[in-house]
Order: sequence, then structure tokens, then C-alpha cells
Amino acid sequence: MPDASIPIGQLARSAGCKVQTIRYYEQVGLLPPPARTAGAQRRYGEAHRQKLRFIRHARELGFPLPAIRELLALSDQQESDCAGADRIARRQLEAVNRRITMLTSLRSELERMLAHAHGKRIRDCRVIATLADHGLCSHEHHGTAASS
Amino acid sequence: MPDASIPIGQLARSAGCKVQTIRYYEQVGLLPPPARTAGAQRRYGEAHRQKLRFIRHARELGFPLPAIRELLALSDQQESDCAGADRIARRQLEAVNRRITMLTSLRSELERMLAHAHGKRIRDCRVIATLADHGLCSHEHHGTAASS
DNA sequence: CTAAAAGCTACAGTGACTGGAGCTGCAACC
DNA sequence: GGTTGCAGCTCCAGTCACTGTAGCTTTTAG
Repeated sequence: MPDASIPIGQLARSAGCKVQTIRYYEQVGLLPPPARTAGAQRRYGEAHRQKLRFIRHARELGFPLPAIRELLALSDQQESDCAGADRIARRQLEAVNRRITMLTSLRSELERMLAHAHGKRIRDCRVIATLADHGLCSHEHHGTAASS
Repeated sequence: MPDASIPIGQLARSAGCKVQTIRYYEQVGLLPPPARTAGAQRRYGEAHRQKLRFIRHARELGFPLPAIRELLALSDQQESDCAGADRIARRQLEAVNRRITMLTSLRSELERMLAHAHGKRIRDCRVIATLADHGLCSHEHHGTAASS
């Protein structure tokens, strides 16, 4: 394979993502536009594959696209300082830690709820009662919601 | 306050959410439409407040809106079986556990990355290198991404 | 009576994709 | 060379759970 010989479907399989995701990354400027065949089909090379793997790996680690954009810019300037990348990763670690803390307290409330859910009728159901009355929950799980 | 005397802003403050969120819940049919003043402003009663608290608490626990819709329907049928609510809560607990597992392995990879990030130049930067080469990461953190 | 605060509708935007419609390109086989 | 069928193309809409904005009107306090 000389270069610019990989069709989009093969690239998608090799990166573990969908074809549309690749086109989306191109659209938002994360991936540079590849060469095209005479019939306007995209053909990628090794450099694209590397970059896409980088993006997908960072996404799996939960980095948002703007952070990935910064990381890609940093990785292109081989001489510049590592502190920037460090700071971004540290920020991401903090975000992950915050999410873990919250999810852990959510889990314990859900477990508490289920452990006591022995009512046969809704009117005695602990699950419903807990949701209806915030006072019944012991832990602090306030702040932004469980997702993202 | 007789009933239907609470304006939307006060309701929002008492539930810890934004005014727009309440209007959104009404729009998607989670909250019943309240009474209106002659000038078409919404006025809520205690029942609305309870229902909104229920919704917000469930959201904080990470339940998606369709699940909350089911839970609300269940809580309105006081005579029906508790098993439905139980099943929904259990499903949610499993989702939370999955997320915790994934985030924990993400955290350890991020920590590993940062612990070795002693290169001063990008070309020696462990953070960038780890992202670029999936082979450098020890843990399994595959599957759907870290968010949601 | 006036001015500020709060409310109204309607619509657009977020993030990170995903799915579909309706078309065209390309490679293989006969 | 014809045809079949998968793969690719663009463009647009939808997801989820909100959030923000523009341009009004209503309510309330002084």
C-alpha cells in the first residue's frame, strides 16, 4: 500500500468506529480531508490511521473533542513543552474522579432502595417512596447529574 | 396558599432546577399542565411540587426520562405490583455499576499516564505517547465511552 | 404610576455522534 | 460488456436532556 489507499470502511473497522464518525471528525476539523478517487471516494493513508486511533483512544478515556483538538495540536509540535498535555490529562483525571465519587454514592442509595423494597403494593414500595421524598436518602449526591 | 399559587420561578428554586427545565417537562408530558392566571402565567400547587421533586431526584440518580415516566405511572397506580419499580431500579443499578467499572479503569490509565509523564518535550511525553499507541495501555477500557 | 423583575412563546444550540433517503462508484463474476 | 451488490457519497433529521436567546407581556413593589 503506497499511501492514501485505505477506503473509509476499512479505516472504520481498523479504528473500531463507524464510517459516519470518521466523516464527522473530518467535518469538525479533527481529521484532515483525505485524498479522493476520481469518483470522489475518500482514500486514507497511515498518517490518517494513526491520528484516528489517537482520537478514538482519547475518546475512550473520556476526553471531550475540544481537549483532543488541543492534544493533537500539541502532538504536532514535537519541540514544545509537555506541560500542556500534562495539564489536560490532569483535568480529565479530576473529572473522572468527580464522576466516580458521585456514581459511588448513587450506587449506595440505589442499593439501599432495593434492599428495602419488600412491599408488594406500590403504596409500600421503597423505590417509589425514596424517589418521592428526598429526605429519605442518606447520602449527598447533589450537583450535576450522573451522566457526562 | 390555597392551591395553584406557586409561580414557576419559586417552584424552580424549590426543586433546584431551572425555569426552562420545568417548561420542558411539561412539554414532554412529564408534568401535567398547571393552572394559568388571566395573563397566562403558570401557577402550581403542592401536587406539582411533589411530582417535580420526584422527577428531579430520579434524574439525580441517573434515571433517564423514559424510566421516570414509567416510575411516575407506577406511583400513580397505588394498587399495582411493586415488581415493575424494582426492575427499573435494578436496571439502573446495573448501569451505574457498569459506569463505575469503566471509569475506574480509565482512572488508573490516566494515573499511569501522568505518573510517567516526565519528558520535557512533547516527543518524550508519555501522555501523548499513550494516546497515540493503544498498545501502551495495560487495562481493558473498551466498550462505549466514558460519558452518559 | 412607573420601573424592575419575572414570566411568556418560539426557536436555535449543545456534544458527539447516529440513522435514513436517495443517489453513485467500484470490483467481481459470468 | 453487462449486471449484481456492497460500499461509498451528500444532505438532513434525530438523539438526550436540557440551556440560551430574542422579543415580547404580566405582575408586583415602591
